[in-house]
Amino acid sequence: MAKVTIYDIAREAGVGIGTVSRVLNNHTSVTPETRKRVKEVARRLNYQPHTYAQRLARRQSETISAIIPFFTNYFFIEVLQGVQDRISQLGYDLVLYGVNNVDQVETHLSRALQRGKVDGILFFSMKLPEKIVARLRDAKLPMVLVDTVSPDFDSISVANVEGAYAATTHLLELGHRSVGMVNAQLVSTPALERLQGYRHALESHGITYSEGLVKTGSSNKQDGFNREAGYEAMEEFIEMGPDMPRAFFVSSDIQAMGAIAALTESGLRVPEDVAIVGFDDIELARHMRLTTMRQPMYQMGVLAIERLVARMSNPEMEILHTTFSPTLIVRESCGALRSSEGMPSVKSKQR
Amino acid sequence: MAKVTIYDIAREAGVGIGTVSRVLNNHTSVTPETRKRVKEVARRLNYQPHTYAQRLARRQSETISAIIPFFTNYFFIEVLQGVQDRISQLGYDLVLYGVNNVDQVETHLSRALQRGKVDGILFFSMKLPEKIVARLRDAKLPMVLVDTVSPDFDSISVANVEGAYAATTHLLELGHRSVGMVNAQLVSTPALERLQGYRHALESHGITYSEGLVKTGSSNKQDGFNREAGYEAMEEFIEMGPDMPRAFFVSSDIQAMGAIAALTESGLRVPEDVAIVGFDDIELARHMRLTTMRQPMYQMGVLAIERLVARMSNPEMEILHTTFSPTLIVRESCGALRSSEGMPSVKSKQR
DNA sequence: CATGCCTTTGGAAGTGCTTCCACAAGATGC
DNA sequence: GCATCTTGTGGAAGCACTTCCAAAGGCATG
Repeated sequence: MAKVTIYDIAREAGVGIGTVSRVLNNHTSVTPETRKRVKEVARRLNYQPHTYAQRLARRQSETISAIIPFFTNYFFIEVLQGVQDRISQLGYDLVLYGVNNVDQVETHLSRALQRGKVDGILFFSMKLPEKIVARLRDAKLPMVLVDTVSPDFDSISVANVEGAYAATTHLLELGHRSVGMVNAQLVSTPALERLQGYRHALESHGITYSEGLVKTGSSNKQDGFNREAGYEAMEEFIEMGPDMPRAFFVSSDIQAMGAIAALTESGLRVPEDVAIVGFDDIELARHMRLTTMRQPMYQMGVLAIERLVARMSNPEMEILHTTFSPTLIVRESCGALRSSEGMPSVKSKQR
Repeated sequence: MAKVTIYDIAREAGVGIGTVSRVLNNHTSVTPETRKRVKEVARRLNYQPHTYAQRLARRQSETISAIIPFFTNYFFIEVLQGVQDRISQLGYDLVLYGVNNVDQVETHLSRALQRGKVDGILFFSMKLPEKIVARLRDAKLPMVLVDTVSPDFDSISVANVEGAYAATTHLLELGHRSVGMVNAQLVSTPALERLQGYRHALESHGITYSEGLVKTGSSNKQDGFNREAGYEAMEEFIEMGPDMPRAFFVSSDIQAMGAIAALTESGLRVPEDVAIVGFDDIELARHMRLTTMRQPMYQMGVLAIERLVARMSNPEMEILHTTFSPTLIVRESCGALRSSEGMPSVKSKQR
């Protein structure tokens, strides 16, 4: 049971260590008989290669690390599922670095950057610190960004502007003229982009954008993509009284949950009194019948790995930015699925 | 930028490689001056140790792997968060193996078992295959089980029997005499144990246990711990007509979501017409105002790592089984928080 | 039958570290 | 002043593999 090395196999099978290695790695030029004999001995001795000796000698690690913030966020989980599935098909190891605060980005990145430690990095959702960019570039470590973008690296992301545009347009087409937005903190790129999309949609429908109709809760964990922030923002809207918008685009489903709670507590019903469209399509959204913009999270994970592997095998490959378009999932929170209540645009939508 | 080894440092600093290694590892007996000089050179050359060379020479990997099923289940995510936080404090690497089907258990376990690959394993929620137990024991690889139990290994789990007992008792104390149970598949140990707890509670309150009042949906993904299964099971109950129980213990929150949906679609209101208590306290439960049994998931993760590290440093340590007691979180789905409607037991509970 | 080529093989060198052993030099004791 | 101990240090050996090079053997060709 102790440790069996290729030397033991070589001795036992009466061959050289080179031959053993060749057999074990399915290399060329070994006669079928020798191959068979070596394999048999290896099995009999219950040989296990020593991973780190291999990695040292081969000068590659067969591992990929993922640097992820906000671990418990459903979005990451779902993407990670895709990552994990694809990665284990390919036989790589996945090592996970969870980031809880900004300092950890550097700590973990440095750790991943240790010479030879990983073959590639998946970097999620955070802004890349400038000094890190430089280090990464000369470390020549393949890296792909997921849910964030930088000109220097491959990226997989979602068309936030477009998605927000579609969500807002949906609300406008249902006949609403006053559409508010519950947003997350603007330090987050997705939040910024979704705001842009919202604004574009308004303007291309001939409605003036008004800052007063965009609110952000003060709860700032997960950059404001949390339930409490949604709750707080909606409370502010409710304080506006009768002038408050009757339709809202909310920058994430989880915030929408909070917003709906605030609404309900004030006696306002969704969708009868207020229409809501979210963003993400987390599992919760299905249960709550929330209309939302779906991001193809699982596929993003799969693609991220494929892109990373491609880059690893060809470092000179041109940098590729892939953007997925979110799709509108119409459920009940926007009123589109209910009887039309004299809104012509609904009818035409239902065809 | 290329590779700097300890030989480069040794040459540059005019010392031997042994000394360099000693400095880098904070070993004893190096004069302060030498130490300082070596450190300086190392910094100047931007030295990075080669992880795998270290691991090979030290004969330990400083990595822990987690073997986890049903990745997208909220329970695991939350536990994993605890695991991840503690692990990165300790400076270990976390490598993740997601199991999607039974075969993968062996594949991944074998991979983790590769000689020297990991220092310890966290094994989640699944029954350990017998033949694996033997292999693990003579591989002498430290392993701790989370959310599952075996006499041969340390484990961290939740008192399912006790929890189910408390949940059911809560319902009984609210005055219900006929309490049904929506369960998951009995292949799952938690499901079995929760059934026991339910039964005990009934019997110690003088109520006869009846098989007809326990139903399991046919949807068997995640061993029946899924929304559809809860929906199906509740549909069956509803078919009973007026005889159906008006209170249910459901073996997981996610099933409770399905059950509530089935109820609502049949015009039955929760908690006015039917009382529900779940199990887990996933995030969704809070949003849905579901009364449930909370498992301390994050802490379980933290403890799992601590236990594992303890075992790694002392393999002879006695095997320890830690069981957390779930706590009852009373929200609105059981009717306990509403006006008492002439139920004396409620009053006494409210004190 | 000699020559050349291809296939198969053994094992040295290499991967970059840790650790152990031996030795030098200075400190201490008598 | 000599023996003994201590402290700091260099570098060989070891960790378990891959890979390269040279050599041996087999075969066909003219």
